[in-house]
Amino acid sequence: MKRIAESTVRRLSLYLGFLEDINRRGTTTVSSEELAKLGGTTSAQVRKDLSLFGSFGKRGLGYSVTELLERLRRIMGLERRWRVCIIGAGKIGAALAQYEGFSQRGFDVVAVYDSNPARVGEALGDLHVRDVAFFERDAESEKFDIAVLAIPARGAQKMAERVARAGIAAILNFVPGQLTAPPKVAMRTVNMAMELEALSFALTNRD
Amino acid sequence: MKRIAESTVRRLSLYLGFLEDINRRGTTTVSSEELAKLGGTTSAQVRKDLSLFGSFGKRGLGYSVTELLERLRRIMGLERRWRVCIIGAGKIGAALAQYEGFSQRGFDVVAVYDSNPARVGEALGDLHVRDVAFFERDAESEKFDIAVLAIPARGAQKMAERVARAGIAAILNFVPGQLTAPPKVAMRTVNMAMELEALSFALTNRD
DNA sequence: TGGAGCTTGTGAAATCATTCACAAACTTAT
DNA sequence: ATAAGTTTGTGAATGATTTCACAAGCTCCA
Repeated sequence: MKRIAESTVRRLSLYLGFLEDINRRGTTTVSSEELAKLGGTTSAQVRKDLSLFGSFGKRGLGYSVTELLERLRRIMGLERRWRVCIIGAGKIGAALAQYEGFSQRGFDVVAVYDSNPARVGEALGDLHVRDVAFFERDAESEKFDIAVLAIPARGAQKMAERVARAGIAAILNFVPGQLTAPPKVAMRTVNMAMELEALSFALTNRD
Repeated sequence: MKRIAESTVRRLSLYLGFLEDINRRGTTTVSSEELAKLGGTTSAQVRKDLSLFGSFGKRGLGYSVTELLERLRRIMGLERRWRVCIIGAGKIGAALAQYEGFSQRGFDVVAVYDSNPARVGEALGDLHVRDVAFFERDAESEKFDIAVLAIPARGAQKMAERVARAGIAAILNFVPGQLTAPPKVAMRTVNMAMELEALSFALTNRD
């Protein structure tokens, strides 16, 4: 299959959210035009995005909501649940550990680690913070799919490499600083400072 | 000045981070090739990005770290400090309110709001959670530049419009669901579920 | 001073992403 | 059964972004 652009994946995820809403409302059919309007894009864009994976619609009618939901879930790999561990139990890590949005979307946070002895043992929702020294041992037995990195920049690269060596192929990166994804590891970065700076730029350079 | 692509702004922010590091190390000069290597891009890209704003380098030598730092700060609007309010004192909002990274980068969190009476009055670092009913009154006197929206999807669109009406022209959006930026408002969205879904996609569709 | 060696700045080319536009295929109503 | 009205799927056109490639300008050293 040909390479799918990041922007496309983003939109697929959006469409999936819309379809879930639409489905809850009981509507059974949806057109590319309706999805486009919800997502602030064009109907041609929606059709192009979907056509990369096959041809799911009916001319003259649109798409079956349940079928498209099913197809998109399969495309996105969301038919199964994913096991997530969080590394770093500071403010951000702790908030993420207790964020219900993850499990609603199919991601189960099954472990939280920290290197600070003062935090180890602390309860976060159902979980207790574990010593990161046990990370490799646990990764072996608990088969984490995704690691969320919520630690300071110092030492983060080393930790990312430990994650990769432990066989985890995906990282969600909240580290405030430069981090290079180890080879073969999919990484998505959320950098709050960068987002704020983009707003600063927009406020400064608007006409 | 011509429109600057979002991807360019992202990279400028990255370069700025690198330059701060480099400057701390005491290095006085840097080449586009070095910046490129740090940022995982090409030297031509770096030069193109910078050339959109002028010509800051010296052929044969590279860029003066302090000068480029100064120029980038000005371009990004980071010579001043920005006043940020956070709306929503749940897990995410509370974590953001206490995140030191913001003030380090020039963004001062000066107020936190919530609509839940149980949370109003609660201390978060130096701040106390205020009732969102007072938001418009405060916005008038406290001149917020940026609003961070960390509330549930339900009611978020209304809140975004209140923000816009209060004269705030930039929103950092953590709302887990669809939100449309009001006219004339710059908005950046951080959607954790979407990032995880992108990882799910990558894990599912890797070769 | 002059030549070797770098590195910038930038048109031109290549690549990548979005939008257009329309035939084909379906639905619905009569 | 037919006609009118929709909506898909997709090549082709357009637009945007990245990469190439190289002249021009600077440093450094002899």
